[in-house]
Amino acid sequence: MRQAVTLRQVAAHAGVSRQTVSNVLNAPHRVEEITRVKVQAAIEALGYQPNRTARSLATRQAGLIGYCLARRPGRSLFMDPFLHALTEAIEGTGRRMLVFTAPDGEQGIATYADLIAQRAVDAFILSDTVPDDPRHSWLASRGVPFASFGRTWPEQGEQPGPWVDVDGAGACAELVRRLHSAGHDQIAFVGWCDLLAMGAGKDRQRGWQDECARLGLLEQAAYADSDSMDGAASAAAQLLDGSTPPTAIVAASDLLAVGVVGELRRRKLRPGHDVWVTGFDDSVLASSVEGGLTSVSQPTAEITSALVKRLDAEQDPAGVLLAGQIVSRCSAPVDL
Amino acid sequence: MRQAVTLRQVAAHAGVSRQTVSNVLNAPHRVEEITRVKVQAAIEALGYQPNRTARSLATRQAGLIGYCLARRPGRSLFMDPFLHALTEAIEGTGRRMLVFTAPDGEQGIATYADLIAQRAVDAFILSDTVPDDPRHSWLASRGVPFASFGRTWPEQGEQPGPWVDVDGAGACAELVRRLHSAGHDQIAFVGWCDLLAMGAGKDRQRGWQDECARLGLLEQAAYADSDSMDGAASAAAQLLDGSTPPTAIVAASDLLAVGVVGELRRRKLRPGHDVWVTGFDDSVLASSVEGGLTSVSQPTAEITSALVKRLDAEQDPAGVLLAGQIVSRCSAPVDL
DNA sequence: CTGAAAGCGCTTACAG
DNA sequence: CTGAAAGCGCTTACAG
Repeated sequence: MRQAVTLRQVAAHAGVSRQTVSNVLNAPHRVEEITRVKVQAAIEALGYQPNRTARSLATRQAGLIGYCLARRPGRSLFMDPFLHALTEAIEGTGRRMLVFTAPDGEQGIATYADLIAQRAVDAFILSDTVPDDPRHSWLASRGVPFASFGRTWPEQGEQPGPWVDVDGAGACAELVRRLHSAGHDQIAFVGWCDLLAMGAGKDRQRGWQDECARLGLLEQAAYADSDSMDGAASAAAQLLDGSTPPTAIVAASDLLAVGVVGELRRRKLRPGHDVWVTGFDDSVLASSVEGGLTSVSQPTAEITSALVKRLDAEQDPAGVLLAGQIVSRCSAPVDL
Repeated sequence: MRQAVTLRQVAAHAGVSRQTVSNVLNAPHRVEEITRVKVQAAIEALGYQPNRTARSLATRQAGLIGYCLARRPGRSLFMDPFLHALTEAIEGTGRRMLVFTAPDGEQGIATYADLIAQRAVDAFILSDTVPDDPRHSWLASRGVPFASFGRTWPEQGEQPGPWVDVDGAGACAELVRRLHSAGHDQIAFVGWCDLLAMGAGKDRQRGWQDECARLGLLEQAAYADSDSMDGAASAAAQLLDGSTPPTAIVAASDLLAVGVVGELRRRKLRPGHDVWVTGFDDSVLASSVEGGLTSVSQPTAEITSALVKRLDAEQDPAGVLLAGQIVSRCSAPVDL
């Protein structure tokens, strides 16, 4: 690896002092046009790029944002595009992403603490939140900047720190409204029964449930025993074998919806005709199933830009709820 | 964010010089037992952690490994767990992961160049390789340390730099052997026809093809027009409607395999009975479909540890091909 | 507008 | 074994 060009060499090449080069870089307004041009020429001639480490030490800013990679097999369909978009958004502000792993729950706090103590990152982006997530209160209490994708659903009081989330309840309520407008009055829900059920899963279910109640519809739900197509197929079977089989099924995720679709096909029921099905996340699965799966698209670009904005300055309000967008495909042609 | 504890404060607290504290941290053997204990006590009392930035500047090591996040909707099923495992492996060596985005192909090189010029990372892990990947030769020619997950399939000569890959050809050949042993003699292949087909996709197909040839079996293949269940379903339909319908189908990915399974169900053909189906990656989809999908598991832990090993020291051989492990489930009960 | 000085918080030879 | 010195490559007030 060749020796890097330093500021000192640029200064020598341009015939100015090092500070002047630094000024050209960081405060160009305070340096005369002619010398600025001269220095710029030297910078380009030598291909100079400031050493980030040295700059970080001087400015006391790591220039790095920390993000913890969660273990989440099923969720990766959405979280992977999210990470990509988040990284681009952070890069747009001249910083970079440091990703790390940590144990779940309280024990994971130690990793966040280390990163801060070592001054390895300036702030965190949090995701994969759980109810009363311990990270939020810990970080907030130490004054560590962060922004959360996802709520912590506090029992009482305000959620600590800024957050951005997608209104899962609102999106599911909207699905129910559209399905109802299309003539359905047996609209069931297929959700998770494990941990996933707690935060976002519960939220999505609540939207479905409240809207069913408002419209006076029967509220039938069944649960996959894990985040799997197989579990969802069983849940769907249970609903379809009941005394009031649904004509539409709102699933809490695309993976679950694909399982539901499989069960329908097995019974020679046509998705989008005999029984309508919707998913959530608009992942690769949604566009991948035959005819396509109607799903709720999370506005990735809006989410990440709102997160980055909240990292850099206090925003009002501290929390923002974005609308999911219904992408209508053949499994449930619910166009307005 | 509270003021961090510095080495200077630890030294004062322990009543020694700063260099001695540094020695306790970096060369404990050259400091007397008694002072070491004293310093350790001070470190713990103050909760001291060395500032990574300052250390990096002094040692001229960023302590960060760069990894480019590719855009790869369908592949994320495997790449997400891979990134998690890779991050853990890197952390095991006391360094951390910096992830970044870059344009595809030649244009992306500039991003790698910047990261090196800025001394933001010490080395790179490459993945999502393409034939004659420009990154490998560029990095190798500048002496930038890197390790590649995936081959570049050079037309001629050796692949630049160290690499680790999974033997897709070998795994698919093994699948064919096992299917043949189980009585199948119409074993078709469903692959991609786009970019994915070039590297790993082609490799997997070659394994299937060579083994079919060796066993004197018919070689029928069909291709999904994108990495989708839907495309795979069409490909499977084409095969099943042919004059010599296959009794087993080897798919190049789990997503494709799920599409094949869907097409079978639609025709009332039972996967694992009427037609056997195998996938690749052992992703969440494989365990998620009803009865489970027989798939090839990539040895994530071995891959990442081999990569990290090659980052730190030249290994012999520079490239290593790991075996994929066949995970047998109901879609193709090919147990030995 | 420009440059000499001090400092960011460490590590690394090198004296003592 | 321990400590004074120099240095990593920048930035940031502050003189001139």
